[in-house]
Amino acid sequence: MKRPEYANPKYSQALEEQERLRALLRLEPLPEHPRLVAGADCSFNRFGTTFWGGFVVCDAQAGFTVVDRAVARMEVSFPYLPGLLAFREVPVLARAYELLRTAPEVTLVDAHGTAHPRRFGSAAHLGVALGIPTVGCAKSRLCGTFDEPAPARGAWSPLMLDGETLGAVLRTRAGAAPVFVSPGHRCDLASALLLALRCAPRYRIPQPIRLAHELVNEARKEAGSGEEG
DNA sequence: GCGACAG
DNA sequence: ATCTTGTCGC
Repeated sequence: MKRPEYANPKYSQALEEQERLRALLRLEPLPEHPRLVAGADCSFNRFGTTFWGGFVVCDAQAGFTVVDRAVARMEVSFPYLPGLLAFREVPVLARAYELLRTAPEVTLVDAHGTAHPRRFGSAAHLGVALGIPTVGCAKSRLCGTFDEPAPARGAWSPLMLDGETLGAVLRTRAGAAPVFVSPGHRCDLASALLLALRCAPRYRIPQPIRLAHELVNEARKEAGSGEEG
């Protein structure tokens, strides 16, 4: 999967575009104490034909109170292919981002950043496409190997692939499964870990992502109740 | 050849 | 991602 071959030229072209965008990726420390932190996520209808992308900007220094939010809807135009998730989700997320009135300082994305076979997961892709700092925080592994982190909150272990540290497996909550954290754009691993942990004081999933998740699910449900099926 | 495989 | 109720455990 590191360099998959596709019969469909659409997918080979996606690989090329991924490579071009990856050249623009910048790994550097995040601003020290971001206040405006956003979460980004998507939700699909039951047929997998339409989906919603949303951003929620919240105040990380005031209990994650919501400052701004935006949702966009789109018809699905790319299938789910492991390693090419960005081509499915970035377009609708970019449209939602344009609708925001408040620019977040950093965005947590429900996907991987550099923890990707070609070091350019959806969170990194979104960051480069929009020119904004992003952090990848996924619920499960795409690639790489790791040791189970210690049971205490805050414990983490590196996610390794080909002798490289792609990200970290972080315990955000004692007794719960760890999350997979990796840098997106204009971010490094230390910054990503610190932000993800700070944004998840109580639940496994960082609060900004939880808020984005509920936003897009609500958008889908109110649209779904008005459609046949 | 056989699994694995973000959302 | 989505289809779905109750249920077990800290």
